[in-house]
Parts: sequence; C-alpha cells; structure tokens
Amino acid sequence: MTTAASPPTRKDAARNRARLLEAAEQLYATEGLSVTLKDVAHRAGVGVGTVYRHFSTKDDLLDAIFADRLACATDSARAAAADSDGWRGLVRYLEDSMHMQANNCGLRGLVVSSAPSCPLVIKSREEIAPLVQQMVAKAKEQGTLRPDFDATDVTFIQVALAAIIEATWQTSPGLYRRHLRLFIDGMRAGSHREPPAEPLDSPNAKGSPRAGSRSPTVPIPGDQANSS
Amino acid sequence: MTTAASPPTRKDAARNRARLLEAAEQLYATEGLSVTLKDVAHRAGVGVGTVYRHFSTKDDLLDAIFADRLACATDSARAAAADSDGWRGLVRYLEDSMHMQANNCGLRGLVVSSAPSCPLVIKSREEIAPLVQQMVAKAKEQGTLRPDFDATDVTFIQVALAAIIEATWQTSPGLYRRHLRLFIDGMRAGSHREPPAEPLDSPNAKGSPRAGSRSPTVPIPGDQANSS
DNA sequence: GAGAAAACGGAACAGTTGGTCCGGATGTGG
DNA sequence: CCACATCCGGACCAACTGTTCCGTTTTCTC
Repeated sequence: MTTAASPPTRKDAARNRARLLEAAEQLYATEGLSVTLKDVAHRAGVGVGTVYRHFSTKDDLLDAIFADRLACATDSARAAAADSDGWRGLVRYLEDSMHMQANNCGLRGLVVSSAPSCPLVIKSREEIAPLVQQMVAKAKEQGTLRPDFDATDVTFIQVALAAIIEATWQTSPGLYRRHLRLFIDGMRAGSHREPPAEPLDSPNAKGSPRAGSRSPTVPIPGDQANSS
Repeated sequence: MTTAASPPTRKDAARNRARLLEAAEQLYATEGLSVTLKDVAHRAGVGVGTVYRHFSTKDDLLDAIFADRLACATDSARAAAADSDGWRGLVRYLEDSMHMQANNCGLRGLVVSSAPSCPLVIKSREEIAPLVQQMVAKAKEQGTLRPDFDATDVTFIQVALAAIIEATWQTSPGLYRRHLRLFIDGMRAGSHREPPAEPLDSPNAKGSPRAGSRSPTVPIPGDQANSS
C-alpha cells in the first residue's frame, strides 16, 4: 500500500529528524511532559516548523520518543509474569516499573495521566494488564499475597509512587523505594487486620463509605455529606 | 492599627464579596485549583474586576477560601496527637486528612503542591509537622508502629493517596480507603521483612540505591546510569 | 551547473491564562 | 435630593501554549 514511490529522504531531513528525537528524548526525560515544542526545536538547533514537518502533532512526537520505553515496560511485565514465584515476579515488576519512572519524568507523566492521548500508551496498558493479573493470581494461589489484593491495585500503587517520586526525585532520587517497600509490606499475606474496602470493580464501592461507621475526630466542613 | 476611619463598607461590596467567596468555594472544591478567575466571577454573577477589588491576587482568594479547611486539618492533627494511643491517633489523622482531601479537589491540590504559594498552607504545614512527630514517636514507643517509620513518611503517604484520589474520585470516591489500608498495614510493627531504604533526612539516601544490589529484570534504556 | 522539488525557519495565528484599567453605574452622607 | 466617593464590569494587556503558513534555503537529479 505504501510501497509506491517513497521519495528518497533527503540528507538534511534525516539529520534533523535524528537531532529532534535526541533533543526531545533528553528534554522530556529530565523536564517532564511540560517542555515546549519551541524548547525542543531550539535544543535541536532547528525551527518549530521543522518539528511539525516530521511529527504532525505533539502526541506524535511523544509516541515516537516513548515507544521503546513503553515496550521495555511491557517486556518487564512479561518477564515478571513468567516468574514461577508469583510474589517475586510482582515485586520485581513493581521495582522495575518504578525504577523506570524514577529516571524519566516524561514517562512518569504518561503513566500517571488518567486520559492518555498517545495511542502507544493505551496499547501498552492493554498489554500489561493481563500480565499483572497473572502475577496477582499466581501469588495469591501460592499464599504469599494477601487474598483481598486486586490486580487493579497495582496500577494505583504505581500512581501513588509516581506522585512520591514527583515530589522527591530532585532532592532524594531513591526515597520512593522506601515507600514502595511500605506498600509491599502491606501487600503480604497475613499483614491485614481488618477487612478492606471493596476493589475497584465492586458496584457499591462509592459514596462516603465511612458514613455511619464512626464520626470523624473533628467536623469536616468540606464533606459533601454535610455541606449545603 | 486598623481602627482608624474604616470606611463603612458599602452594601453591594459586602454582598459581592460573600457571593465571590461562596462561588469560589464551590468551584474550587469540585473542580480543583485549575478553575479560572473568570469562571469564579461568572459563577458569582460579577465581573473579573470585582474579584481583584476584593482579593489582590489569586493566592489571596485561595487563602481566604481554604483558611477554615486548613485550620480544620490542624485541629484534626491536634486531636490525633492528643490521643493516648499513638497508633490510633496516627490512623485517625490519616483517615481524617485523606477524607478531607477526597471531598475537596482544591484542598488536595494545595496539600500536594511541592512549592505552595499560599502563606496559610505553609503555616498549616509548620503547625502540623510537630504534631505528627508526636504521634509517630508515641506509636513507636508503644510498639505498634514499625520502628523504622519516619515522621516525614506521613507526608508522602498523603501525597501518594492524593494521587490515587485524583485518579479515582469521579468513578469510585471511596476507593482510596482501600489503599490507605494497604499503607497502614505496611506501617504496623512486625510487618517488615527487609531493612528499608534510609528516611528522608539521611545524607546517603540518593542516587540509584539498587546499583550493584541486583540487575534489573530487563535493560532499562531510560536509566541515567546507563544512558549516554 | 541549473532547475525543480523538498525541507527549512520563524513570524504569525488562535486559544489559553492571570492580571489591569477606566468609563459608567451605584450607594451614602449631608 | 444631590454631589461625590466608591464600586462595578468587561474590554484590554501580556505571556504562554500548540499549530499553521509561506518566503527562503538546501538538496537532489539531469
């Protein structure tokens, strides 16, 4: 379909494309998704128009840059799911994925975004989800993961730790591992004392679940149940 | 000092101020800090100029609105610190503070912000910090909190859970309690298996602490230690 | 080389945002 | 009832974003 008459790419075009990719990769990794296309162009030593000649939109550029990172994350999940020890695989996947996020601000932003605009991010999530389910199921069978743990909780742990990394990576890049360990210790079989709330897909996991269970220590003015 | 010739505030001025406060409170609570001053003015039925007549800047407005919320948070911490059972106080403080954040998007944004621009937020943090330290110390003495827990970890738990709330409050407003419980279970004395990383104020809690401990499951291209 | 096709660069555009200004409406005190 | 201080409203400004456009430059082919 696309075999017809691909015009032989010009030398300068190829060079600029490479420069753009490298500049964007560096900038997005260190500065996060908020960097401007003007910044990318400037760093690459080209004009903004050139950026749009190679990438039709900003999301296109992001896709091109983070393709291998996301593939790497999928590989990590695959390897972890293949581990015969479910618990070990799960812990390794968490450590690996958070390690990647700790070293790439842009990747962190992509993973956390609730409504990702890049198709590759969506694809990556769809690929990883069943792998995580495998790990969770295996670890539960083997009795090392607390039985009320849900596969969807893994995503939220990643979101939570990403926020911690975001707040601390400049001053203590490795601090997040401390709280990852805290989460992991809470995931272990036998560490829970009370029945937790319902997992995500439970229909009645909504509203203020504490209502009637006990009154808060102090009145809470912002409480939707009280206000107005 | 301000007793001299306070001009008797005009009726419409007082009315508009009240309208602005109510509109801003509602909007910031439901929409988060990203709402525009134009939105606030429109909702209050006034013009933007009127907003700036009453509040010199956006931060001023935020301070005025969230003053009682922040005071409430401080009260919660005070009450929790007064609990004779350190563990119970700590858990209640976490539950209360997260409950407040779950019901107010704007408050959540203020608490999470790494560089708060509102003076009241800074003041609130300074007041709460020693109270949290009291709870942590007490719970450690009583042997219910794992001894390697640090008072600064409380802040990060709040940041982490705020991110979870941010991602889920629209679809499952109470889901965050599930992960709060996960964290709490990880905080219990006796739940840890390995020595965790150093707390925040440790001088050597930086760099990739995993280096040399073991190689990642898959190569990580974004790793700063590998790249370039 | 010369000429055409392709790529380049950055000014310009549209859409945000927080914040300013001033003519005109509105209360208030005498 | 009226003069005057005060307040109101929204047009306006500056700064920022992603994106488009077009005159100019570079490269490739003959």
